[in-house]
Amino acid sequence: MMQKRRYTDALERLKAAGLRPTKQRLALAKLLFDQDDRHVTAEQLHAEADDSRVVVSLATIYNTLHQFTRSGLLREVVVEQGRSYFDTNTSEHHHFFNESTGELADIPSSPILVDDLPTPPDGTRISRIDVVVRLSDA
Amino acid sequence: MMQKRRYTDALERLKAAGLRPTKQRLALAKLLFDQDDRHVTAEQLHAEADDSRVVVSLATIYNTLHQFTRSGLLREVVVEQGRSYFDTNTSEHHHFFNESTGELADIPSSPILVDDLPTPPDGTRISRIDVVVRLSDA
DNA sequence: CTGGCTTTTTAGAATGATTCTTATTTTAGT
DNA sequence: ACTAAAATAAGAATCATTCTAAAAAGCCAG
Repeated sequence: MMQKRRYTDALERLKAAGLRPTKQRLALAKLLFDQDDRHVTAEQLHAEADDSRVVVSLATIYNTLHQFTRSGLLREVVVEQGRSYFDTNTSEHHHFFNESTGELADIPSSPILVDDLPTPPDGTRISRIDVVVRLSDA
Repeated sequence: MMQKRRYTDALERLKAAGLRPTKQRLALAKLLFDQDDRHVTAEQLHAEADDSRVVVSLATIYNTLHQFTRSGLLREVVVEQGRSYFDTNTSEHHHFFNESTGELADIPSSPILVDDLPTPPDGTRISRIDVVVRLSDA
């Protein structure tokens, strides 16, 4: 029942984004959006797909993550040299990054106030503001 | 004259950091610290070293950048998947990142106020807060 | 200032995440 | 079903970075 509803959700998200609802895109969308506030790497998602008996190549994982990002379904977050995280929460919010575990998490509510925006240089405009609060062992 | 003073600066920085003043570390320190507010990648620094007729292997560039970072002489900034920037300004400040040119720049003064810090989870403490203002073409 | 031990540097191989290429499979519309 | 366009996949390729092992340089005691 819940499954069914979610399946529909995934399907609708794809439609809204103008992406053909292929088997792998639907499967990945379900993995990504059935829980909220997920932060996954390509490899993690690939492993999850394997676990749920969906055959998806790594190439498709990457293609899909980027398409979803372009369509506004995901937000890419870079906090470490080497790997990218994809965040299913696309609303404005900030992150905790645990440097020892590599975990990335949304900051609940937003106690951080970004107050007085600097004026962007010359012919540019602000497209986004990323705030990462880095954590180490106490 | 100026050159001499700077050479001494570089030497002193290394001493203070407890790093042996080898030829390549001195040369790199001069390249890095003779101008302020530099944001270089390993490849860029390598190219600069070549240009100034200093032979330094890429491996040494990486070793040195990391040692300098560990010693607090540099700050590593990750804004794009793939490459790291090293910032010669180690004081608390934020960055502009121009997404189309790949340029990273300090935000002059700090009009951004990070107001109310969130409490870090469980056994962790905040080690740093990174704020990146992403710019795209106007 | 010289040997001998430690730290650095180096060249090149190795790694790891990501991207690309090309052929094959699916999808969507008629 | 039939076909053109889009998506997937397998594996090669790329790119920044890290590792390895061997040669070179720095440093200290004598």
